[in-house]
Amino acid sequence: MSAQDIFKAISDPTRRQILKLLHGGSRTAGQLAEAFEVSKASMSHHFAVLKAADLIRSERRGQQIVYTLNTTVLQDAATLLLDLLPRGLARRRRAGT
Amino acid sequence: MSAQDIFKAISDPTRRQILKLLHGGSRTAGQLAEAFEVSKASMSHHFAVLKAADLIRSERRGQQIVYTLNTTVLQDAATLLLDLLPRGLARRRRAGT
DNA sequence: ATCGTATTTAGATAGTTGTCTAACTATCTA
DNA sequence: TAGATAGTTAGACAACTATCTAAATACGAT
Repeated sequence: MSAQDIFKAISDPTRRQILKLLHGGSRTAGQLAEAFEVSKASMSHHFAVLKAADLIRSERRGQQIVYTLNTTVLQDAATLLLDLLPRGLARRRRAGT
Repeated sequence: MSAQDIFKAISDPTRRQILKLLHGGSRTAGQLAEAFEVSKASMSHHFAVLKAADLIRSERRGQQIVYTLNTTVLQDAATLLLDLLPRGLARRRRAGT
């Protein structure tokens, strides 16, 4: 769940698409897999990467596994990105670095 | 300069560090290279990737090449990221799904 | 217990990426 | 023009990643 995990996770277009689908609401692994032209195994791999970055959460519901977007971490990622540029421009002074 | 170019560019820790250094002000290729434990050739490769994503701009100044952060694109990237989550949360209604 | 459905894990493979050294290009100075 | 300095480009290589098929696991129903 490091910054690196997050940036790696969102560097793949399929995974970004998954996140986009999930922002329309939670979906089962199967539902998500249907939306893509790749095998279920490959999708499962992508889920694992997204989970490692904590961008999604999973919950078993009977035979299915429901994936839910973790909006908090996604917002954190955006913050990390904005952190790469002078946020306050002239207003903020950074102590370290 | 696609979204993919941008996300690929920031997926590497060295390149993120370069961006961070550049937010302290423009630097020459040599100055940037000094700050890292990799060869100048490797650094040059990273500059090329960042340039392809339009995250940095280059300008030759005599024998040196000065790199400058393109804050606009970095902000765009953050926006793209936030685009992956429901911005209005409860306020927005989506037609499909 | 066995079967069927849903999903993940294992193992293999092709393509991508980060790194290196060596060679090349560009600019300045003498 | 020759030499020195600053960077990039070319080619090779190891490590990583996305993908696949096949096998394994988890759950529910019969």
